[in-house]
Amino acid sequence: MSTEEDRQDPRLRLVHQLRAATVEFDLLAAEFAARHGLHPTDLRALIALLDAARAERPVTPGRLGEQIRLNSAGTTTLIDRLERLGLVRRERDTTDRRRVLLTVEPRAVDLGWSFFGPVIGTLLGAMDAFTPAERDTVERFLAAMTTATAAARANAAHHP
Amino acid sequence: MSTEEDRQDPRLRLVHQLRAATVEFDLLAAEFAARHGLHPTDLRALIALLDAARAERPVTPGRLGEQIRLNSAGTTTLIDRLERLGLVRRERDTTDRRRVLLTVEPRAVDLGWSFFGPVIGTLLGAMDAFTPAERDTVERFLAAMTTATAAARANAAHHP
DNA sequence: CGTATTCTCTCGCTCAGCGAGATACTAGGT
DNA sequence: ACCTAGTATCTCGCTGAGCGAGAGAATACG
Repeated sequence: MSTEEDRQDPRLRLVHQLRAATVEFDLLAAEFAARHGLHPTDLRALIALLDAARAERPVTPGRLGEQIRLNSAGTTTLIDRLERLGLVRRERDTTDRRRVLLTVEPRAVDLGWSFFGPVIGTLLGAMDAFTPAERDTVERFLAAMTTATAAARANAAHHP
Repeated sequence: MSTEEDRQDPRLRLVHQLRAATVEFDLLAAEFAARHGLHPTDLRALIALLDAARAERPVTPGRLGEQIRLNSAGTTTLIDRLERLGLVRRERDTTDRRRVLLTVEPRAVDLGWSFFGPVIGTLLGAMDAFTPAERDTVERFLAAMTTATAAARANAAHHP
């Protein structure tokens, strides 16, 4: 997987390493999704829903679809699917009755933990080889890369 | 996006940060794919093909499908699609004539650079805020996380 | 040589996601 | 109070990605 350019600029090796990590995560997610009869989209939706639930942020179909880049029609089908699997429940908002509020069922939380739990454990274990100072460096680095990527994305979005 | 647990164990913040970076990369990739009329799968295939081309590793439909977890039927359709877009070319292997070898067209390389080029530039710029020693730490860290994830995945695969 | 194996492709099917539009409710002006 | 514009969700019809099963072509191995 190494190339000539990697030897020219060590920073490129780092970009490459970053991408490798991303690919590995995606493969793991796909593995999990396939095993539980979920589609990649379902998993992305679940992650978004679990994040929102932990932050006690209410989620509507509209917001969800927006976040995972799905048409309103597609979002409806997605929620139908998750509801049929007993992972999520629809509830009419009482104050604005056009809205539907999505609440994740305990089963979804369990499912999430059964996936992330062991992986997180493994990751935490691997982190012990690094000092707190080093981990801090990595954290700052990742934050920088995330914002840089977000910037590049926003830039690309404005440049058709 | 921060939670109670994050405050309990700083290492969890790091896991979270790692995931955030992954999500951001995926969104960028999706953005690019949508703009060029490619499906997420097509992009993953292109990345695999470009990697293989850079490493001067020949790729057959079988290997490609295996790598991106696609059925042989799906792989055929995928290659048809990429070939129709002029991004890839099929060639019978002369030594083993059951095989088809896939070669990426220059256009695909250009397309890849038009995507990764600017992003990489942005990332490299953001990296300048870190010392070579720090970048080395990050690189080791990412490598550790990648292998840890791969291990977790292999573990999950054996544990139905 | 014949038989098993390997690689790719074809066929028929299911279902995720899209565009367009229907439906239901709210907000704001008059 | 009413009419209108705006917003949130869902329905319908359709396209096409990906799957399972199996056919066809070439190789390997006894």
